[in-house]
Amino acid sequence: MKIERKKVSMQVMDHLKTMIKEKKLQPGDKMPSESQLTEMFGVSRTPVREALSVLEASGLIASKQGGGSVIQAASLSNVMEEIQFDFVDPHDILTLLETRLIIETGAAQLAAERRTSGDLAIMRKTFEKVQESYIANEIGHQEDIAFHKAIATAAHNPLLLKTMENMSDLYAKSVKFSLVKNIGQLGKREQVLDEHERIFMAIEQGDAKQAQQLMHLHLTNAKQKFETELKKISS
Amino acid sequence: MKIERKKVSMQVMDHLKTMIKEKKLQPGDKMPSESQLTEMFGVSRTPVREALSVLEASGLIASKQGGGSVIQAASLSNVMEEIQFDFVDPHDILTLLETRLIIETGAAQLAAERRTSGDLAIMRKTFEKVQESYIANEIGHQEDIAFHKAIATAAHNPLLLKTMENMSDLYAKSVKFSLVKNIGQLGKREQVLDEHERIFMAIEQGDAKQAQQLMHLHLTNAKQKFETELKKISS
DNA sequence: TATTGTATACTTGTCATACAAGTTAAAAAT
DNA sequence: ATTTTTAACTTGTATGACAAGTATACAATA
Repeated sequence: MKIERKKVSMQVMDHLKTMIKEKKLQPGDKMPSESQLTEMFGVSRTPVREALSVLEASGLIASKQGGGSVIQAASLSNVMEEIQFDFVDPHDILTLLETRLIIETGAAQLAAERRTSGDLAIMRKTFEKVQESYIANEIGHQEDIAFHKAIATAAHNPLLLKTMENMSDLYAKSVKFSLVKNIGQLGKREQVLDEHERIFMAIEQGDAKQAQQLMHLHLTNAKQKFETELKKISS
Repeated sequence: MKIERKKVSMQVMDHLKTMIKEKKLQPGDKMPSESQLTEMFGVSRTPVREALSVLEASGLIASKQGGGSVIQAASLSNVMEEIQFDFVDPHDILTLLETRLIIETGAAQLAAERRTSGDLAIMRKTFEKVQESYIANEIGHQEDIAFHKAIATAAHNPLLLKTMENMSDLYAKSVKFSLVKNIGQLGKREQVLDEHERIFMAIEQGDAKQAQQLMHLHLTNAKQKFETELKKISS
């Protein structure tokens, strides 16, 4: 067992975190100035600044030059940071698709129950974009994601939306870097288009159960397409 | 429209991020030393260190005093950063529970299909802990979460597990700081215990559909309990 | 009086230097 | 060949200085 000295900057960070947690510092309040912090912790300005940098990058405080630092209200969808990178081996993509399946199936269900007319308008628009990219014979990855995102938005659950965005974002990047670059063009694209349309209609009609089933089918198909393609390569 | 100068430290951070993304720096490699970075970016050491601090806090690099900084392998379940805080107003807890419901129903389904004998052993152990805390008339929040986590583990989908951990962790913290502190003791606790047992049995028998339904019921009940409690308070 | 400049103190952002603490690797001693 | 020592390097912290931006009280003006 090796004991390693904790960095002072990290200790300061922990202190500040707990101070915020214990509501000694509330959202909207101004943080003590850096010089005040150096005095109250008895450390130099360097680790204090590094601690503040991390807190700022986490979105917990906002520092303005000359102004000071203020505690930010951390909304639920705000505390989930974005997934940042894309080292993914092809095998992990299956895991990703599986997770997307679960999340988006739930999202479709909620969307059918809660969609507003505005939601439907956006969904319709994104769906048409997918159609256009199909006609133009383009890959249309971006458009596809936009459609799925519109559905998640219509679910009116910010946490779910954020999670879904992380997943599909990571998925898009993974596919881009993966061996299976042409997955977007696999299978009959008319079928994909048809699946989209039926999902849209189910949500429009408020049929939660069917929306859920159709989304499930849609992503199951995508997953299977990817699996067969993966086998081809590895053989 | 307000134009604001970008901090040098942030620019450095972006550069380093893209360098890693473009695979110029791969996991396991050593980062350039701080003095090298100051030279190559033409800035002082202060912003360089602040950028590195953020990257380290994000888990992307690990710095050891005297040793240097190495790029960390970002595994799929690792790129999802932990949710760090718990300023959540009671209303958001419903959102949280809803998201948990979606994710954990999926997890229960997969767990029924994939659980190993080892998974079952752990699940049984955590279930017994919940029982014990019930007998001892304790709240048993931690035990409850451990049981749910065991299920998510049995799903053998690291990404889903990580997401679920984030959610239930945030949930536990939220409840702790919320107005509704006694939610753990709401309703008939025998019922909760019974639900747990039935979920466990379904997974043990490999009945995916039933496991899914039971988990759905279980979390729906939890959500409803919370909703009624919320009404009591606000009235 | 109300508004506009202005001076001033304060705060964050960056730079430079110095040293302590820890690691690494080559050189030296055994 | 193995161990010890030394030297060079790297990160962590301290200190002082200045630039850049902000906030506020105060004076000048309409």
